[in-house]
Amino acid sequence: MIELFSEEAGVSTRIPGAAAAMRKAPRQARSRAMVDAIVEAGARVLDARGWAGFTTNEVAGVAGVSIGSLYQYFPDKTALVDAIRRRHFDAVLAVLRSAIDGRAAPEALVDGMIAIHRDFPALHRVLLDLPNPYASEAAHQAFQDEYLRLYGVVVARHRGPDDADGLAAHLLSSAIEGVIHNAARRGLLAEPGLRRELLVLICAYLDIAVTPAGR
Amino acid sequence: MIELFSEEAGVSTRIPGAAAAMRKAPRQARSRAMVDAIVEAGARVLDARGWAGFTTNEVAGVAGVSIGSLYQYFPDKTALVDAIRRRHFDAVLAVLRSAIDGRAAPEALVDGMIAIHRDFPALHRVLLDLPNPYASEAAHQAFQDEYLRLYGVVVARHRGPDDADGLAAHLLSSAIEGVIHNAARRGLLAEPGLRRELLVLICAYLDIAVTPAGR
Amino acid sequence: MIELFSEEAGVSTRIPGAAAAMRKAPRQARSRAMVDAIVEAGARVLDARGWAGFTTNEVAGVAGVSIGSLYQYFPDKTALVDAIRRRHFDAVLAVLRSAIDGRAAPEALVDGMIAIHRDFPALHRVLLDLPNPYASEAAHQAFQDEYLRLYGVVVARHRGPDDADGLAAHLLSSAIEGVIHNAARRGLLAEPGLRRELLVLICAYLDIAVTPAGR
Amino acid sequence: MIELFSEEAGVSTRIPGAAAAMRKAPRQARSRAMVDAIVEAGARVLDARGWAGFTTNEVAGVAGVSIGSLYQYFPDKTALVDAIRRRHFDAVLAVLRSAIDGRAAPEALVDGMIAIHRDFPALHRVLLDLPNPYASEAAHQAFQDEYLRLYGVVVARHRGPDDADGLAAHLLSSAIEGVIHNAARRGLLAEPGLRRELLVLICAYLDIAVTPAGR
DNA sequence: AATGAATGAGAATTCATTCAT
DNA sequence: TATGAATGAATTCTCATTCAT
Repeated sequence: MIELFSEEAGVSTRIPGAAAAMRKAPRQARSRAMVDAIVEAGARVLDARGWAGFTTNEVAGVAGVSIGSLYQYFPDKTALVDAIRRRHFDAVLAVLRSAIDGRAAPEALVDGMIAIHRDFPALHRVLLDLPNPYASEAAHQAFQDEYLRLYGVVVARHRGPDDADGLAAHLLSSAIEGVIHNAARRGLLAEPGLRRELLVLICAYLDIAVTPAGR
Repeated sequence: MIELFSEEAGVSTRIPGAAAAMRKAPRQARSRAMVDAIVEAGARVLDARGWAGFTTNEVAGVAGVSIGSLYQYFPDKTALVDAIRRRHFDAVLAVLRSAIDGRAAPEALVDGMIAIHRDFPALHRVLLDLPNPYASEAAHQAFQDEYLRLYGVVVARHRGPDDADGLAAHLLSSAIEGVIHNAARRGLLAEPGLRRELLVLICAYLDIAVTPAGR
Repeated sequence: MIELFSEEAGVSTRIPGAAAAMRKAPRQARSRAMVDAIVEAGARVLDARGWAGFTTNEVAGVAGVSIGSLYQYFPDKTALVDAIRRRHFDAVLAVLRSAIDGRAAPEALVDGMIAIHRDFPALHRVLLDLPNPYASEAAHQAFQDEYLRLYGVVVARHRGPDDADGLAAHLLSSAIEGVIHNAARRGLLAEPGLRRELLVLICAYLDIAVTPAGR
Repeated sequence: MIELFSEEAGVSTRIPGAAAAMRKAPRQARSRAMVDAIVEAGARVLDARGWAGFTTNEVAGVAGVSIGSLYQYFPDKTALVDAIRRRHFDAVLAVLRSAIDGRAAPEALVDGMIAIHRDFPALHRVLLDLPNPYASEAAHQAFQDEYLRLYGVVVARHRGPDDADGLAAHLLSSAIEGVIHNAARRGLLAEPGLRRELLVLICAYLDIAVTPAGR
């Protein structure tokens, strides 16, 4: 499971204001386990039932804790959603970083994204459609910025540094998101053909910009 | 605005069972205007406030009609959502058809999609992630099938008929969806660069398959 | 059908205040037919669907008139209920009177009651359980008084005039009501055995008082 | 008050499927008291205001609990009605059983029925005429069967076993119901004369069948 | 700290009644 | 006069949140 409060997480991973949303920092191991269980249950419920089925009582039930305990650690539903989102988005950023660190970026990127979405196929989509009260803009913006910055690195490594406005990064990330999310919704994530075609798409797009004359 | 009950709509556009969801078919001009106003208001609310802010009273208020009138035409909330979705999806299919009819498919496709999503930037995303009971499965499946079939025509025209399993169509549609929806969410739909890059992506993907040896 | 506004109805039949509830006296034949149709439909709906299904729109629909026309003749739901009740209770009183006029009272009484309840088996019960806003006490009391008075005549003819407090009349009427209504509810009204046993009950009760020593 | 969840209740008293209607079984003393208060309040409201005045908010208010608490224990309005009915019908069956156990059946029967209906004079009538969806058919049928069976025992003990089709039991029960309910509605339950006359009726009917030639 | 019963504002839906056509 | 679309108060039910135990 992705650690929510890992000290070794990169600095840029920490979303500002994140910890502040927690009613109390869980110092004890038991508390930490409880928080993890709640976030895990929340992700599961959000993924399986969507926003409509995502009630605090349901999450508490799935987590196996009382509703009172849930509110011991999360001041309100918003804070819980924030934690779930943070966990998921951290995982996405981790995939991006590891893809950048490796040499064969596209393959690592695709495989990592597929892996993330296999556990909670619908979660990411749902998180992107935050109902109004749950959209803590600052945190979300921070994620978006880092997300696009990392994609920009990917683009730059293949296309060169001519994507000053970040449009190519935006396009590439959006297209990949779209493919992954739709495949997840239709249960095609495990399909080898999907992985192949997505790689084709990515390479085509990145190459074409590098050697536009070559076409 | 897309007419919901236009007589001149192509037959194949009508999703079977669609009209059945209406409590009563609006015959008078006034009734028709009221239904249109409600659907329009519903789309606006769903777009602006998301699923959580989409309450029947809010929609009625925005439409400027009483809540009773809303329920005169829509037996319940799901029927209203269905109508909104039908309207949007019909528009999407119309764009696809018109792009196929023309010779320069990609440009028409991209421009049409951008045009559709400019009015209600977030609507389509929300519509894709409806809570379970709100999806009248048959109608939705009918849309999906037609949607992929039309994309398949686009793919076949450029790549040739070697996409038997429809994977390329799936991939292309998903990627375009992802790009359009993300751009809509970030307010980049009017950006000329976005249009250009999306065309690059599409052409790259379609060409590459046509002449895979050429790479 | 029982005429609602028959001029030849006995004076004691007219419930005071009844006509006042009508918004306008239907002078034209068409109006009168419309009122009859509405009352008939109301009885049918009340009988078949009970209080919960008895809505003004439903009654208008069954009567084949517009809701506006219904309100043309009945100022509100209460007035409609009153008319239905009046019609049914008038029929009940008519049966009682005719049974008294004949010589073989019990048979005529039982047969008449069974006949009345065969058309609308549940109506009488429903009318006895008037929801609060529909209980126009004065009219109801007038019916009750006449009803018990007539039963008192039946009792007196067999038992003699020693039922000064009307208790025997009350008992006899209540018992018959109970039997008829329960049989109606269970679909046993046509059962010959039921008629026979009810006669046995009535005769036993009336005879026993006349000649208590004879047993 | 009749205990709703008493452990010592006879097994045959429990209508199968009855407890299943409860959202959660009240384990704590406080919960049990709350459920009792709600059912009690429901009976009071149904009795006093009839079906039309029986709103869940009204019941909650009379019970002195919040509407949320009501729904914590009763999944919907029908479940509450079922509980009220069960309570009343259990009391009726208990009276019948105790009357059968004693030797002087008619007196015990009449006194028991009068006692039951004195608290909520109009309740039983209303319960018999519930709108369609509110009758959990199986449970209601089970009550009816047992009810008629016990009346059949009473009949058999006095008239002999010649009521194979149960018509006499049906008639006797219906007549008694009618008398009791009408008396309750008119506030005559406490009247000694009523008790006397009802006994006369019952004895007359039962005796007459035993010695039909004696008349 | 943990529990889960209790709360009540808010959302969906109905239906008696009005009134413009 | 007849129509039926429009209205909105009233009703059922949910779920985020609190607090007594």
